[in-house]
Amino acid sequence: MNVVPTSENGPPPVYRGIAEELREQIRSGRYADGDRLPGENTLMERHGVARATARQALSVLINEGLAVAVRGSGIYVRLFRPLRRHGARRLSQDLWGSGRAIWRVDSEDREYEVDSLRVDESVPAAHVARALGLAEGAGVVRRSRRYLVDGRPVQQAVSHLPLAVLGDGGDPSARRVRDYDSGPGGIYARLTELGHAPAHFTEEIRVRMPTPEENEVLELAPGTPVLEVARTALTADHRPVEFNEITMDGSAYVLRYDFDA
Amino acid sequence: MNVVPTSENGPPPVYRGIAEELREQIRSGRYADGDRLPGENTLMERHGVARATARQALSVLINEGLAVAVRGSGIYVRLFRPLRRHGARRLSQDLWGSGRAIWRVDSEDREYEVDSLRVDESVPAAHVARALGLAEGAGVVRRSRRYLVDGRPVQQAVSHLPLAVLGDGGDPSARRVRDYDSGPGGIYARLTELGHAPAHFTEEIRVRMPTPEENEVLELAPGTPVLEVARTALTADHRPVEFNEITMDGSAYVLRYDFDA
DNA sequence: AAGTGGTCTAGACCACTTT
DNA sequence: AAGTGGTCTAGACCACTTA
Repeated sequence: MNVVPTSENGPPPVYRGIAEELREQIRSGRYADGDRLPGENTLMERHGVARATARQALSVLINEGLAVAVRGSGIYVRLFRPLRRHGARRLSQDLWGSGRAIWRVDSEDREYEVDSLRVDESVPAAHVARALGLAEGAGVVRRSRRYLVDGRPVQQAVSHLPLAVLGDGGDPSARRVRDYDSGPGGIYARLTELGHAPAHFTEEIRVRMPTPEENEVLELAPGTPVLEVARTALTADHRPVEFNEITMDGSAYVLRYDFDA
Repeated sequence: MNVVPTSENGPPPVYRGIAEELREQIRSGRYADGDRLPGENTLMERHGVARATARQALSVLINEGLAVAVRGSGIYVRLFRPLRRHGARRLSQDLWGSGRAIWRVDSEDREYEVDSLRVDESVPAAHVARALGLAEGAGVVRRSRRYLVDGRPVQQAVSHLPLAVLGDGGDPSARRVRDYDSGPGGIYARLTELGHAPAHFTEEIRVRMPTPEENEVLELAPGTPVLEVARTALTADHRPVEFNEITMDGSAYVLRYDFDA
């Protein structure tokens, strides 16, 4: 078995040529963000091909995330215009600010809405238990939510807090962790009150195509990958106190990290 | 124009059902990494559908990166087994090591081969000039290379160094920057010798589907997104001295950042 | 030689949007 | 009503892999 695709030799297939032509016109600015591209019928007569071939060409662009199909209307250009998420912002905005930004962003510090908040207790999956250093069968409080910007879902986050860290519920701060409103300063403020102030963070980032469930929750356009950020918060003496699994619309974000040599 | 896909109501199309069934069998372990999936002919008779429908079902999995097609042979499962790249590793391995790792990785500290090294001078694109704070028309030395692990290309990196930082070529360290072999300790050691030691870094990460060029260079399987890391190195007094654009096979990497509150 | 995936044609019916 | 994309059928020829 040879998983590496066989090397190309012959002439490129027709549908690739059509896709390449359209891609080039998008890149050159001939079609701008939101513009309507030539549809199936137009491509059929312009290139003298069958319907399926025109569709195949358009599907290439759609799977690349360069275009979206709107049923009954047409195919539209969709360019990249993300939010910026800062991890490890250790220096002032003045020094690291907009001058060094690589990709244009819609705006900094956008307003988030929160959605679909759920709080429950459970025995977490193996990788969560591993991240939190939990004993077999130990439980967590799980806080799940969806974030939206301008009504558009951009990420879903599931935070896990060990029951062992929260104690037996006697403390009011520990009780608020189970409330829908976690109080001023959020979960990290409650952890601090409980003597488990987060001091270190580690984030692992991977990328992949979404599952059908993520496609529904994040309302992703076809051809949009997701960013998966797994974030662990640790105390000053390196006890893990929170594990947060964040799934982001890959077309909605630029992640930024600033750090020292 | 409504770019948001219309909400689904009717029964799911046949090809989605077939794809879902296969996806479920992959997730459940019925098919493992590298296993051969039922092919077009098998799906046609098993589900009583036409060739194009069976193909469409398989193309879903392929575009999700869950499977790869091998011409003349079959469709094979392809699971995620990445390398780990550390940015901002500020604490010792002992404290942050394997115990907190979220995703399994092939191995830490793998051997890299370097490939396709090119060195030249140019006036860079606008976004590079912006990142480096260059004046209009100012030049850079550009060092481009491809990295491979086990003979498989995993990333391509293009490093930009302002000519203004390197000086007029009188210094031997500045000359080595233009050599194919940049010398012991690499470019950053040369920058340090020139009085421009990198002290701060900023990295911006985005994800997207690859261009056809990237597909060739990185030999990506269909359905594989790329990670784009834009890294700027700054001196202690925050002068940018290097800008590195890295394009990674999204199925090959987990990025990791450790930082403090 | 048989089986596999890659490409392409020529039709069809449907749901939806636009005019 | 006309046009659009979404789905599906029923064929065909090709290049490639496997046996």
